[in-house]
Order: sequence, then C-alpha cells, then structure tokens
Amino acid sequence: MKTLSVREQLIEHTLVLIRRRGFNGFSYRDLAELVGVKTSSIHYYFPSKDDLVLEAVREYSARTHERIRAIDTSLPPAEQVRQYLEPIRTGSGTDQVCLVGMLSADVLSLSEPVRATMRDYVRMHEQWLTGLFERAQPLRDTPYPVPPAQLAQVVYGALQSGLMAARLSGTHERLDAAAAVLAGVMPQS
Amino acid sequence: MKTLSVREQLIEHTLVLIRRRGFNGFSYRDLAELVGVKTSSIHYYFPSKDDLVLEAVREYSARTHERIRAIDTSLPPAEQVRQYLEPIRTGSGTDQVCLVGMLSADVLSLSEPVRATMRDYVRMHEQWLTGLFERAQPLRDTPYPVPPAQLAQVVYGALQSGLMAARLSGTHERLDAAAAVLAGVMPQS
DNA sequence: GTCTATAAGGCGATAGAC
DNA sequence: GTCTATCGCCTTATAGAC
Repeated sequence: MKTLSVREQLIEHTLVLIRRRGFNGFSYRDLAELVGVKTSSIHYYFPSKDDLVLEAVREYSARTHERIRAIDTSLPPAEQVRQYLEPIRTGSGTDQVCLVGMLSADVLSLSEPVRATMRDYVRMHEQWLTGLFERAQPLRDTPYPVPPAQLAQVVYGALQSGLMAARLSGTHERLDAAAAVLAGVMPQS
Repeated sequence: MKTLSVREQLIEHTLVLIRRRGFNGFSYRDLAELVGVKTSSIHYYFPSKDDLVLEAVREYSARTHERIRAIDTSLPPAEQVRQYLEPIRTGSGTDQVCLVGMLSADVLSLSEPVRATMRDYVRMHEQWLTGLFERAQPLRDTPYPVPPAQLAQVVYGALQSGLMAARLSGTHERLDAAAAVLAGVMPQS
C-alpha cells in the first residue's frame, strides 16, 4: 500500500471519474475534492483538462498493455482467454466501464493526441485476439466462420459493448454471450 | 418537406446533438441556436433536460421499431439482413452514432425512465435478431456456435461498437466485420 | 507546490411581460 | 408561445501570495 504522490492520485481518480461519467461528466472540482486539493493545484500538474485526460488514457493503455503482454502465449488457448477476460469480468457489475469505451462516446470533445492513443488501445486488443486465433486455428477441426482479424474485431466489439450493457441493464448476460463465442471458437471446448 | 412545429424541431435537433455529443455534451443554448428560439422557449415544451431527453429517446426508439417491424419476415434471411443493416451503414461515416449507444456512456447522469426506454431499445434489436436466427436455423446445414439469443446479443453488440469505432477510426472495417459474421451465419451465404 | 482570489463565461431553470 | 431578464451555481483557467 504505497503512498501515492499528488500527481499519481490525480491520475488514479481521473481514471475512475472518466470510467464512471465520461469526459464531459466530471469536473476539476470533482477531482479536487476526491484528492483533497484545490482545483488550481490540478492545473499545476495538468495545465488543461486535455493534458489530464491524455495522461490518464496513456496510463490506462500502458497498464492494459502490460497485463496482456504478461499472458503466456504457450499456455492452452482456453487458459489464455480466461486470463484475458478475468479483469473484464471483475470490473463488470461496478459503475465503471472501459475508459476507452467511455471516451469513444466523447470523441468529438477530445484532441487528436487523445484519439490516437485510443485507436492504439483498440488495435492492441484486436491484435492480441488475432494472434490468439491464429495460433489456435491449427488445433481446431473446423475453420473459423470469418478470418481471425475480423473475428477479433467482432469479439472485442461485443466485449466492449457487453460491458456497457452490463451497467445499463444490471446483467452480465451480454458479456457472457461474448465470452461464450470466444470460448466456442477455441479448440476443444 | 413538411414544415415542422417548434416542438418537432426541438426533438429533431436534440436527436442530432445527442448522437454527436452525448447528454453532457450539449446544452439548451446549443439547441436553442439550432432551432432559432431562446432557451426559455425550450423549457416551455420540456421543463427539464431530462424531459427533453426522454422524449428524444422515445421518438428514436419508436422510429426504429417501425423500421424493423416493416421488414417482411417471409423474405430470404439475407435480404432481411440487408434491410436491417442499410440505415446503420448509411449513418456510419458521419459524426453521429446510435443515440442509445451514446446515452449508454452517460447512464449515470440519466433518470430511470430514460434508462428503461434504452433497455427496451436494446431488447427490441436483440429480439428481432433472435427471431431471424431461429427462422433461419432450419435452413442451415450446420448448427449455430451458440444459441440464437446469445448470438443476437453478440452481433448487436458488435454492430453498436462497430459504429462507435467507425467514428473514432474513420474506417468501416469493424462494422463490416460484424456484418460479415451476420451474413456468415445466414443460410447459403 | 499549494493556496486564495478572481476572471470570464456557461449551465439549467424560473418569473413575468407581452 | 415567445420573449427579456435574471438567479444561483458550475466551469476551466489564471495571477499572484506564501
């Protein structure tokens, strides 16, 4: 339980605020109260709201990148999927969804650097899933209905949307449906 | 080209504003300027912003319901899919995405009546797709990878997410991937 | 680094004239 | 129905003391 610097606390709470309310749904005042500083102190670290969000989305993306990178690709595909889905399932049921999913709705309010980081985040997920499908393909007895890259886009989109739907509807069923397709597309399931 | 009443114009522009900027991303001022009235006139028709959004999401849902209802279920499944996807593809590439997709991100700012209407909207899509899959199933030579209702949730989620991704990335490829899965799951495709 | 104070404007909403 | 005027509050952002 390391003590976080003010700057680190600002990032942490910004991650939560965006994942709850979106870019236009939180203010410097909200953030200042959570961290216990005045709004002018936020401007010291992050001159504009765009600077703050850019740093938050970069941090979010870096954490996800590290997490995905740590999944051993020599494991059985089904186990890789389990590790991939674990934090997504854990996060479901809270009032927070994916940060990039939230910012996607606010995209007309965001700067190009933020958008570029978001696009990289999506591609990271899709590339990992594509690689998974490509490695799993030889182990299957039937071919995929669509090429691995397309399948990855569909599965990732269904997961992203399933997380949003879980918050709206209070049920995991759409997330589970996406997970079921992902599992069903793995060898011997 | 019928002349719209002020009330109708307010709804029309609200639909556009939400689909562009979301609930927290537009103001009475924005809307008033588009329609050419003062903000106090909006309050005459819609006392609170919540009243305005509720009416907008109800109108949006009613239009979609009418559109889907008009698809002849005795047509070949592939043709039904074509008609279902047509306005989604047309809308892609603009700066507007699905209104319910946008409001899903803003859900913590919305009233329960608005949320209930959103949930109904999602179920309407999923039920139509489920029915389509059930009718198409006997015509196929291989079974679905998951039951029709789950498949419907995954396909609808991928379409919703694909529309968002199209605006973020400027490419239709994720929408096309979802459409490809939908087509691939139809008989003789 | 953090604060107080403030700028300059936007927000949803209301009262009351016409 | 639509307006002017205004309320009370919130917003991002900056200047300058400590």
